Amino acid sequence: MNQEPSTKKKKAEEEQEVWKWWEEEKKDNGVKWTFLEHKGPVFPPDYERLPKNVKFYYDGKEVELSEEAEEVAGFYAKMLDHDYTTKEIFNKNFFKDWRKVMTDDERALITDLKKCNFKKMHAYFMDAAENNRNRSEEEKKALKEKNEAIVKEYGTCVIDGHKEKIANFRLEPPSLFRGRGEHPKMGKLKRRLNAEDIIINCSKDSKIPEPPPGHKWKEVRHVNTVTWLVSWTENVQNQVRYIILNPSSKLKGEKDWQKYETARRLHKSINKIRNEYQQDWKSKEMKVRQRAVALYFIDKLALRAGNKKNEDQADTVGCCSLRVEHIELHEQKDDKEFVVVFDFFGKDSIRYYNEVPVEKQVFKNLGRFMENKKPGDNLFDRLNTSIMNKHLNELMEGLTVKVFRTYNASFTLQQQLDLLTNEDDSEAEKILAYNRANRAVAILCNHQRSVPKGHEKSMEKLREKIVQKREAIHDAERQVKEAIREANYGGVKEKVVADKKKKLLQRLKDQLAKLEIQETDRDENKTIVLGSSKLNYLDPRIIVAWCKKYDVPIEKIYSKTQRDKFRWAIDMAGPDYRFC
DNA sequence: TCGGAGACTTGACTCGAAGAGG
DNA sequence: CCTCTTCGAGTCAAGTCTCCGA
Repeated sequence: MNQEPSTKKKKAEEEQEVWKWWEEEKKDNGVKWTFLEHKGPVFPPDYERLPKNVKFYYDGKEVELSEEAEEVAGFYAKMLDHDYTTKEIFNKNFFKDWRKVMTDDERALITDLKKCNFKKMHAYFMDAAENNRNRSEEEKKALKEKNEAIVKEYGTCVIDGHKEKIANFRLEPPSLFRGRGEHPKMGKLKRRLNAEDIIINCSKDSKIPEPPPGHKWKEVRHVNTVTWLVSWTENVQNQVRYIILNPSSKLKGEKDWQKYETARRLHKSINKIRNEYQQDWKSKEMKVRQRAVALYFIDKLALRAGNKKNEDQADTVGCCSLRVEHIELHEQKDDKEFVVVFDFFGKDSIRYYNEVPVEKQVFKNLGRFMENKKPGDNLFDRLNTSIMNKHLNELMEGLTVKVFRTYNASFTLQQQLDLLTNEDDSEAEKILAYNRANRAVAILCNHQRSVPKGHEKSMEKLREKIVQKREAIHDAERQVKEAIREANYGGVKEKVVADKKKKLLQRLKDQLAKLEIQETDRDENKTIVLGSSKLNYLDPRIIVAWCKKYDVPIEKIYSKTQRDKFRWAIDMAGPDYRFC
């Protein structure tokens, strides 16, 4: 019984085909596959009606809702103690969409969200969730097995003769849209999908996936120049969504590898590019100057491109879409000259705040770009991402704005690892060094998270522990002194006691040091996430090489899924690999 | 040149499971 | 062994970038 899970796990690992696609010849003629077969998507479970005793009240009176209205009401009820339901836009959008699915009678009756009482429904859902958490071991096991069966049947596909995992074979269930930041569409109903919404992509000569009984796919096509298996159009933002392959697949791995190779190519021309944009700060053409200053920010600060956005999306910006209101110029700030203060909301409405000393030339240019403009005007009014990328592609084939982010992130990691790693450190210290290097990248890329719930409380606890430890040390020190004094006068027994006390003191001191490291580490990581850069920006071969060179097991850095994703790098890179 | 569609990458958040501490 | 914290994987929203038609 004890052995079972681990042997099972091992078996699963063995079953996974180790196929060294990276040793095959590469070709890129736009064709992504020649054979593709899969089982199609897994639909979310059908809606189950609430028990009769779970009521909805309108204006104090019990109301029996139709099935559709009840389902959508349920989405709202589930979110009752969420911040979203306190937001006006969320409520407005929800109510509007909810009324759309009501029967005429319901629509006539229910005209004011404030008169709706979802409390019973809310309590029911909370209860159900609690019950789910408290499921018995047998129930959990049965559920797990059922799930594994679905994964086994739908979780993989066959592409060009190889079995590959699928990333997201389950369709998104209906829900209320949760846009990030101040999103104008938050609260809108994300519709339930039917087979009639779904486009299947697979080989002509493959076994075509079966739609659910009584249904038909919207379309079945056989396009081998794209990589998706299934697509549909999501109704809130009207965007196409896809079922795609897992990052461990050849298709994804090759793309990832390519990405880092492009970034490495950038290293060869980076000096030339930097010289050129510095020259362009003095260009007579305003467009060229703006481009040069923007590129400087992209290179130095790893800013995102900043595509144009619509009115019906959250107001966030990147480099090219910066507005006058997002920067402040200071001839002098603290003890620094020519400081630009950036303060704006970027991707996912994450705040970007940075005080950056810049070259005088850049500073003066920014002043000119801001002249006679209102706060809401574009800082780079002659520039957009398409102009920028066209220019970059002329400097180097395949160069785009995002390559700079990849390049600077991976470059920073390598440089920091060189700087922070000591040959004769312990494994734990080496891993700490890695984490520090990773953290430097995360800071560069502004990978933030909201402060975890209860962070302050857990910090408080930790500090409490530290205080206690200090007191214990104080106490122990006194005891040691005393014991030594006694030992000087006493015999062997007293000496043994004194030794024991000394050892205890040392242990306490070690524990304190550990706690203090933990304190700074946790506080530094309070708002910083390492995962995003690790997964998307750091050339895995740098890490693999570092592990091999310093004899750190790769498992200490990469989890199982990460090792699957980066198998090409683990296989490819020796201890001497250099990103640049 | 502009806008929108389509394809693909990136990113924070959530929740259950694993792991550490008492 | 139990509880509390940390971690990993999954989820789905939000970016980037290319292409195409008017």
